Amino acid sequence: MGHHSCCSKQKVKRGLWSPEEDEKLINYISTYGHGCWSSVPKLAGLQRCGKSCRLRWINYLRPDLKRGSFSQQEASLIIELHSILGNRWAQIAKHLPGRTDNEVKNFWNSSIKKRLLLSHAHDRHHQHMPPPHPLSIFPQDHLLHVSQNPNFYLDEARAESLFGSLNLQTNLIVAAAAQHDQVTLQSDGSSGPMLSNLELDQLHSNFGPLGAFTLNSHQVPNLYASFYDGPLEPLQLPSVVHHQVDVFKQEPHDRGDGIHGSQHARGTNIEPGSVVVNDYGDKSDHIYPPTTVLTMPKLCDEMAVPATSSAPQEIIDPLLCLGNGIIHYQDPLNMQLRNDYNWLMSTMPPSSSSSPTPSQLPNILLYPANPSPVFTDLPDSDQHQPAPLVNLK
DNA sequence: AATTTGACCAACCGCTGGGTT
DNA sequence: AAACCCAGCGGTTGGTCAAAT
Repeated sequence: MGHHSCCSKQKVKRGLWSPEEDEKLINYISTYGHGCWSSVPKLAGLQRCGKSCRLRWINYLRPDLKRGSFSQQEASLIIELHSILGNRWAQIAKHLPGRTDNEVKNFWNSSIKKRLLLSHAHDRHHQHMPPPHPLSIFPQDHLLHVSQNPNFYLDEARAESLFGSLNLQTNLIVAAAAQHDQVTLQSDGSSGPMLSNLELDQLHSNFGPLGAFTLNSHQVPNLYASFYDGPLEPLQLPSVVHHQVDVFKQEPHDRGDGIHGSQHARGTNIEPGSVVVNDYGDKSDHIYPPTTVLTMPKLCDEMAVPATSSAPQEIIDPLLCLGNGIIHYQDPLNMQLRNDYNWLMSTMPPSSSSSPTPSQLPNILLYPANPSPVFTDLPDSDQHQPAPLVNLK
């Protein structure tokens, strides 16, 4: 339990910071910047260790900090991000402008965690009810709201009002979530195609706990939940990155025109986050058509799209892909998505005919569509093919 | 009015990973 | 390659304050 090496040599003050100390630190950093933190206390005339100065600045004195309690929207975002990222507070805080990791962590431990425990305790008394989505404990939530009653019916009128057009309904992205995630899919026994338990398992195993996949509209009516009536305020979406790959080959596919496939696809084990789209323009060369993978970067990785002659390098934050949960594609790509979904499903073993019980179903996170779609076109010709992704992490 | 309890949160501690020597 | 330094991160602690008893 010793002090840091930077603090051991000299007498350093500990505990709460006085206003005078704050002022010294603010004056110094706003004039000179912090530079090397270990030299800050001496130069600023403070009897603190550099680490303490750094923490004080980052967590309290920084001018861009947002003070005050968390909004409902921030709380919702934290819950959503935590369900994906776990206790990676710094990663979570990056998505909350003006909030620090410490603040988010404290808020989680003091407020949200308790509500979640309460909701699970409630669930133990209602064995037949799936646990409520944590977002449901914030009734004013702007994001997807799943009520205590897990029944969620997305009818066409509702989809119309939420998504702007029925066409976009087809682009619901279901992100297979970790075991503890909250939304349960349930069969209502109605007719029509739906995702079976087995298919969902397949999705889950193929795309991993953090994967994403695009569903057709005809899969949707068997999902039950309810949406909050308020306005949706989605995050800004990044551009989608395209890759030409042949998913049936282990090796990157070379179309003979210098376009190489991505390592993100191998066989049918698409990497988590990949959205598969058939490219029917190249059927003749192969038994199976090569496939364009719109590569959604894996969570927790930063991905860079190298610069081209017409565009600068682009850094993509994968959380903005999945946290927002939806990507829109221009028609006729939607048709390709539908076709490809059918194709992918046809590669999977036949589903069980019996309806799974809710407890047998994998848990899935379902995100509403962005009402202000960001369209990203496929490259219209081969010459615009982007360079391979570079994983920064 | 005094004491206890619990919530909140600023600050600390140890660890890790990256960079430099 | 090893040692060292530093920044950053997540877990934990302890002080403060308000509500409850």
